[in-house]
Amino acid sequence: MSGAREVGYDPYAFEPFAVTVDLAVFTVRAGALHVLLIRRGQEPYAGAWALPGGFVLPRESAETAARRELAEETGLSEAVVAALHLEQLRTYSEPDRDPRMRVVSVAFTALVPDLPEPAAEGGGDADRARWVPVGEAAAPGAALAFDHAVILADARERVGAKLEYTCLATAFCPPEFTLGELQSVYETVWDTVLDRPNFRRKVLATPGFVEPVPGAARLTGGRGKPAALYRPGPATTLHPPLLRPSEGPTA
Amino acid sequence: MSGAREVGYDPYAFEPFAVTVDLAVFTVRAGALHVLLIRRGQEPYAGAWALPGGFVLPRESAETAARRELAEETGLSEAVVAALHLEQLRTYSEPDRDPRMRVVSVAFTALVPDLPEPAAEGGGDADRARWVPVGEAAAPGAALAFDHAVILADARERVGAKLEYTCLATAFCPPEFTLGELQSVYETVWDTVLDRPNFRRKVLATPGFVEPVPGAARLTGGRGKPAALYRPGPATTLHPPLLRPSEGPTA
DNA sequence: CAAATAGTGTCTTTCAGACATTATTCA
DNA sequence: TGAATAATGTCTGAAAGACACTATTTG
Repeated sequence: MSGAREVGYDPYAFEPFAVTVDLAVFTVRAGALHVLLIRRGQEPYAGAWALPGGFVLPRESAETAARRELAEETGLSEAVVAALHLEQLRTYSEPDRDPRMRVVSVAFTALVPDLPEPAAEGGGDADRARWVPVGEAAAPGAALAFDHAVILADARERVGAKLEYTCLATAFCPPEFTLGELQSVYETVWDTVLDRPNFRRKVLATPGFVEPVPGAARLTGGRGKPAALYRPGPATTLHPPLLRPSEGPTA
Repeated sequence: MSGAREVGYDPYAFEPFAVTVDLAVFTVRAGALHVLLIRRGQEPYAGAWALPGGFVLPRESAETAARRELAEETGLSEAVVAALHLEQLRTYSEPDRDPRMRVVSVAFTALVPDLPEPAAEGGGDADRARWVPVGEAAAPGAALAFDHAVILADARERVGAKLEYTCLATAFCPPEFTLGELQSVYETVWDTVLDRPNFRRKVLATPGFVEPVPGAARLTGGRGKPAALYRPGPATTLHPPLLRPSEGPTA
């Protein structure tokens, strides 16, 4: 007998699957990694926090649906959302992950700079959205809806790992940023302290990671020497990688 | 108005999606990376080569479906397949990727040791399966079905990258292997030549990557000193990574 | 012995970590 | 001036790359 591939393609010959997207949207604010959560208004899990998301429409790819949902939930314009970093995390397909029916969800990770209170502004679903520190959102007491605690944990792990070997950290920064700000992104996501001179050396020695903005400077904390500003460079990967300290041997 | 999440969950209220899995199954044989392909017997793309795969059944997760298909297509027992390395690659969801209906496919990458002609043995779909060198399978003339050329390219890139920072290379090896065999896995997948002494030093200096099999040795090429045998160790990641040579600066 | 493969030792360069020092700003 | 922040310089030890050399097997 041949495989399922050979079965006829009558759309109603089998139990239909719903396909959704879920988004783990991260930002760095006030020295802590935050994730965007939505308070659910309906059963199941009414009143619980959940990752933003929704159905993939009939003519959409999952990526398109994810960007549409991101725009709806943050209240940001399509143009702004189009420029944000968005990448597939993985797909969650356990048969009972949604108690109502079979729902397969393609999860995405998005990294955004510290936005001026996105949840408070626009219409859409944004009024039910809130930035929550990941430590709080991942705590057992948070009791996220569905399998969103697992998705969040996977996404957080992925973001930490990607900082090591990609130039992704700049996605958390405004268009122009100081090396101190970039360093604090690493320190916040990894929950470590890095040596500033060594961090500078490493970042500047990686061609295409950041580019200086000629002449520009910004005063960071009210005091101290103004810091030079940089823009993201054309590079996307870090060779060699910038490894997390004391990740320890693999044992 | 609220998002799609709030829409009622009538399973037939929207156009149904089919959910399938596609597998990029790799092995190293005869000094070349090979991928398992199936010759299609039906339209569309009848006669073309395709990645093995099939529908996710109503009570299966995508992972379960992928392992079931892998067993069917290779003719290997469930027990053997359960031990193989299988991981999600990403999900492909472009609306027109299948001309017949809306099909969302969760792609997986599997790494197997050089099996004794798996395609020739068992029943199932195995008789239509063949190991094809990836250079051949990825060539424009191969014209893989659906978007499988893209999936294959993504999978190949992922495998190459994962060898750098995980212990995955042992998945291509038999249960006991020599360091020369392990090195040739790296050289084959990366299409490079590595310095043997330095490779040894690096592998043995990574705790938990490989464990010596006491007293065991194997004659590799008919001549020469018999090589010591090793088993995969408990480690899963490589810290620090074993980087591909001359990957070049990131520019 | 020659050929072939496995394994060891060593030198050099590069790079990461630690940290001392200088520079520039505000109060 | 002192506190705070940015930026530079230097030293050291670990690791990577290059490569010479030894060891063990078959024919």
